[in-house]
Amino acid sequence: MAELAYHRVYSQLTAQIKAGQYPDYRLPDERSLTDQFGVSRSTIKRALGILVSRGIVFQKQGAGTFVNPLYFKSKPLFNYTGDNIGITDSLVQDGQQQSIQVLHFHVQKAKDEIAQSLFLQPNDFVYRIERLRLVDGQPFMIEIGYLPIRLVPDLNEEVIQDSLYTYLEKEQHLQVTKSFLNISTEPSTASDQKLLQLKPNEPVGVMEGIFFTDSGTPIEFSRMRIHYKYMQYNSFVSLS
Amino acid sequence: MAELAYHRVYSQLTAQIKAGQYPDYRLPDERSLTDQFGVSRSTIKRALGILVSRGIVFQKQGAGTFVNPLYFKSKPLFNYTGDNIGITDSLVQDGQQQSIQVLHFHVQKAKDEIAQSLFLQPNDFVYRIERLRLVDGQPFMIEIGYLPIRLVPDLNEEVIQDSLYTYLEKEQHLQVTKSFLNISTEPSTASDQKLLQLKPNEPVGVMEGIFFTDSGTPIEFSRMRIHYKYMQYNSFVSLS
DNA sequence: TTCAACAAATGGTACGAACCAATATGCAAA
DNA sequence: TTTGCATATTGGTTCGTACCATTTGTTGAA
Repeated sequence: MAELAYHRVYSQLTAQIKAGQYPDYRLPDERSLTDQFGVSRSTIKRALGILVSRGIVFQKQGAGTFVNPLYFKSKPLFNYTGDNIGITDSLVQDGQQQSIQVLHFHVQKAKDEIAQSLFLQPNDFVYRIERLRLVDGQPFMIEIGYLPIRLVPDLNEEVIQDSLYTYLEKEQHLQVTKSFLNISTEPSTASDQKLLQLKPNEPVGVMEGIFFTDSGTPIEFSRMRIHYKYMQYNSFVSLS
Repeated sequence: MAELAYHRVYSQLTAQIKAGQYPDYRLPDERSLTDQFGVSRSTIKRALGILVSRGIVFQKQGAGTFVNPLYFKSKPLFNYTGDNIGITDSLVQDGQQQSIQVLHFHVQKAKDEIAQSLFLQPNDFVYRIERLRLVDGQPFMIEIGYLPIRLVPDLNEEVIQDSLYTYLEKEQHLQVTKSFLNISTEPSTASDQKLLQLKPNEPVGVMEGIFFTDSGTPIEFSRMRIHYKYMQYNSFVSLS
């Protein structure tokens, strides 16, 4: 499958920027890029639009297109370069050893909030998966996930020892590419303190998320309680 | 100034969706919308692209364009509908009474992290503004902001009693439309507990942000400590 | 009745043209 | 030297065309 034109331009520009090809933080104008890449200006605009939306560059009418110098200085916690959107990828640094302890695993009827979030009928069944996640042997997150049994009929205790999304992608050919997240914080409960090795005054970060496949089907509702030292979320917001 | 075509389409579609005009969660196909709105398909695609990027609808090749039913159910804490990006706008609900107490206000040399974040030379001066923000009389956030003195030469104690960004927009014609945010959580300090009326085991949410004007100039570095009950952040993430 | 092949519907990609709007530049006048 | 204006530069908007890719519906043969 030939790579799409706008994606090729986007990739190459990103690579050029990372390689420091624009030390003056200024990109060539769009019409020159049209010549350089041999595509239309519309395609250039599309590629630049992605760079803008990710906060890598910004544009100013009449002036030009400029690299956001902070982007590559800040830690790349929010660099979604992979295919999937698993939370751990953004919380955990490269090279650290992740592991998973399954705390509970069973099937139940979806209760109200879960059913609503996952678009289920009141009597549909879901897996309830409670796991403790560790990095380099240190527990950092309690994760309770709910998945419709209909969408993933053959889950078992062995599968959920590893990354769920890797399994979904590899075995079920489901790509998880969208999510709603709600982030908040709470004092830790006794159970949190025990599992995450927290002192009584130390809090947890709480993330609730609904995750969707490519096609817009909600596939997981997840509630995560995160050791506060590991709770980090970066985001770039741009209006207009 | 006449409204732009793609924006008109976006607004009207959003309004229609909110009004429940598509009970089957399905929008007309793009070519029909072209006729309905009297604009080209490119313009329709642009408007729909915004709806997609905000998670309001999703599209599927060969099938159609569908409303995301979860979008309007979730609490709109983070719905940037105004011109500016001030934090209070997104944390505080409509109709609640906001007020501000100025705790400290002075000018100092920018220290390392601040200087780097705001793109300053080591000897440049910044305002340091420490404020306590309340909603309906209840303190909910301690905010320490740093602004380059060069960009806003005439700040004074009176101005910072009110919203800084409103002032910047009205008086300085600076629009703040972009930000990098980093969100985390910590146990509350003694000072937090006193100012925010927290119990010792209750935590604070921590938001650090760099805010940019339209033109990409960093204008504020802000460190916010938020009462945990007010700490709520919603986000929609979509890959690809 | 079932299923496979075909057709229609629908979003995706790409091109190119024309013109507008904001900013930067250079030159001439003060 | 400084200021102000004309011009060039550069991104923004909109239109329209052509064709591709995926999904869904239809139809006819087995």
